[in-house]
Amino acid sequence: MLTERQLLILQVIVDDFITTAQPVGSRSISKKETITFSSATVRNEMADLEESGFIEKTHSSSGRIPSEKGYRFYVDHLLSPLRLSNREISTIREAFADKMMEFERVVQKSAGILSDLTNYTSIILGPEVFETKLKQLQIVPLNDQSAIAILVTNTGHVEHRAFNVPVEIASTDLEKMVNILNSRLHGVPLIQLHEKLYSEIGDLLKSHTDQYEGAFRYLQAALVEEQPTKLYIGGKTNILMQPEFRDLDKVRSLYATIEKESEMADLLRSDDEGIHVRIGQENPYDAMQNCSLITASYRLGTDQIGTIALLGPTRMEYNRMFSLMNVLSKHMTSTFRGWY
Amino acid sequence: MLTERQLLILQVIVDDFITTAQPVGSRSISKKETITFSSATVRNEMADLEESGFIEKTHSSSGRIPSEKGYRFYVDHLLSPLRLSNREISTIREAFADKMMEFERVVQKSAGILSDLTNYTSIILGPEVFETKLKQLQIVPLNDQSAIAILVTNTGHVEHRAFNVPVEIASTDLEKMVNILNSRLHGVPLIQLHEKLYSEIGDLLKSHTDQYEGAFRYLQAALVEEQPTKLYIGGKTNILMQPEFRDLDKVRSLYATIEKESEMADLLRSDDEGIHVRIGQENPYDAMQNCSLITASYRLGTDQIGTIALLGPTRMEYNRMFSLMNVLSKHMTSTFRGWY
DNA sequence: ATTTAGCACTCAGACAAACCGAGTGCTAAC
DNA sequence: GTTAGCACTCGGTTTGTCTGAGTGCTAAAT
Repeated sequence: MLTERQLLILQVIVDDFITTAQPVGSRSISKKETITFSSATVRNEMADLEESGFIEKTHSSSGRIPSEKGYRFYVDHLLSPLRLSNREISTIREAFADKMMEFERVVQKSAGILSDLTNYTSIILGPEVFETKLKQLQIVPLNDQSAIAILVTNTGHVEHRAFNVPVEIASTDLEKMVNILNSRLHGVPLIQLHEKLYSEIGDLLKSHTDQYEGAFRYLQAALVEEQPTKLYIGGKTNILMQPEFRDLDKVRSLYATIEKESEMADLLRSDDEGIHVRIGQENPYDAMQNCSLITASYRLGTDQIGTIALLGPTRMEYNRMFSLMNVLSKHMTSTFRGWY
Repeated sequence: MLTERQLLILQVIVDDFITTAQPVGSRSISKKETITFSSATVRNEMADLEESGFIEKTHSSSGRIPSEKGYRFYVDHLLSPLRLSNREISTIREAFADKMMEFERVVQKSAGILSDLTNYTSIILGPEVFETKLKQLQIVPLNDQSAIAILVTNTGHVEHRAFNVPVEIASTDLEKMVNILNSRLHGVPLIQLHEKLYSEIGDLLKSHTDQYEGAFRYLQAALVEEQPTKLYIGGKTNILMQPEFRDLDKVRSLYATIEKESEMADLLRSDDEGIHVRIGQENPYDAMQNCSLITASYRLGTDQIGTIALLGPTRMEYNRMFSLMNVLSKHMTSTFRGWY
């Protein structure tokens, strides 16, 4: 439905606007060396492109900018794969060179790289905890009133929580209790911990010694910590560099939106595998109307999938971002492979 | 050297400017009910105040704004103690109501409260680790290639680090090693851990079994983690709400400054006990020329002192901030008391 | 039947002049 | 010593003009 020439023009407009952030006029298009026809012809074609909704004017005599439909078409059909620059490649390679062993560290670093390399804001969603299982539970008494419960999962995640110990409980009792718990809870998925504690173990412990009950209640409070999937945000202030966010009010409302952790998590989570883009209105939140969100998934182990995302203005360097996120998610996945 | 009347006028100017952010004119001053004399008199006095450097004009026919010297004088001599509002008091009280047992949690929450209540940016420096001692070291093997070293301090701080385990080391050996380490390192201040590991323990372990050496090296890498004093920043985006930061360039350079963790840490650390203010030029960094930094200390245990700070424009609500930080630092200190 | 040159038209942005009003300093009267 | 009055200053806003980059349309050229 679009002619060869219109495709070409659309491509030029989007490419140009992405780099300059200025409306693109017919004259500047006709001067490109890929364009062999005059500005008048371009104008005619642009009128058609506008009629079909791929581009629009900012005012009656302005050049054209891509509409959201235009961006969508560009992303779906006109994207030219881009080789990453040496700088980009080496930055990533170096970052992953030293053997990182902790999930958090890898994710933090990845978020940092991504935002530094792109000048956009990176958001990384930790993998779902579905399959995370308890590896070991430990209790370290601090003094006679308090102790720390430490919980290690099979993915190497460490969670800890201080709690009060009622004075009447001897530390040897506590130790016994931990031993029992460990034998019973080893391998239990974290999300079932709560329920397991209530049902089986509660009874079990009670039958062992009545005396444990008090301690158990305390311990329970320490263990049953809701553990929301973590969101890592990098380069939040990069938003300020984008000319489309000259308006402080927009910045503020965007910040307000991305700071709602649980909602952002839902937003990212809903995506399935591969790289996806949500352009402007395709995003559910008002504050993100002028934004695009590129998401890509990475895997930790076999089942767990997390998401890395990049938030920027709709006028984003889509092709570079695609390559970058592709490479990064692969690096992350391969770093995680063989850990779990 | 300043007359009673000049003090009064200065006070009015600062108070007014702090709330409105607009230069204050003689007419609006003379209309205040505390002012019994005419605007012409005010003008005369203001000319004197300007000559002595306490106030200044933004242009030849503008009202006056406080100079830094003016702010300094105001803070030192004119500050009227302010009762906190019920809302503020209850917010703080509620936050500290549920018994928090972990240092991080308390600090995070405090930073949140502070920035929410003030609309400025809060910066909290964790206490120095001078006296933090190793309570217990534990190792949790994840699989046959890796394990997690967990380090618990007497303050309840938990540090963990995954590391590779050479295949040739049996987990029982590892266990033995940990036992030895625990008996030797218990109570050792964290900052000496490095040195201790090198000197005594290295030899000790080696003499025990040569085989340990490899594992020891790996473990060492895991344990000797530089542990920079942590900086917690809250309400970073509040800066955007201040009219003096309409200029994005200023915001950017300020962000760049406060994001340099180690330098900010030094800046906060240098302060001794009590509440202090650094106004404008008194701050070492260019980007903070228009800012004031209020710092207050809190104590964790007896020796450890940390700092809570509030960063805002020089036009800050000093009296409210003073009260707020005072209350908060007391809450923090008393929460920590009896923990360690 | 396309393509292009030419031309009238539009509009944002830059610039200047005019105006307004909130403020000042100064002087003279109280 | 205080105050009323007045001339003056200057930032901010409004208004008007101009310019240049852009458009759409028409008619000529290919």
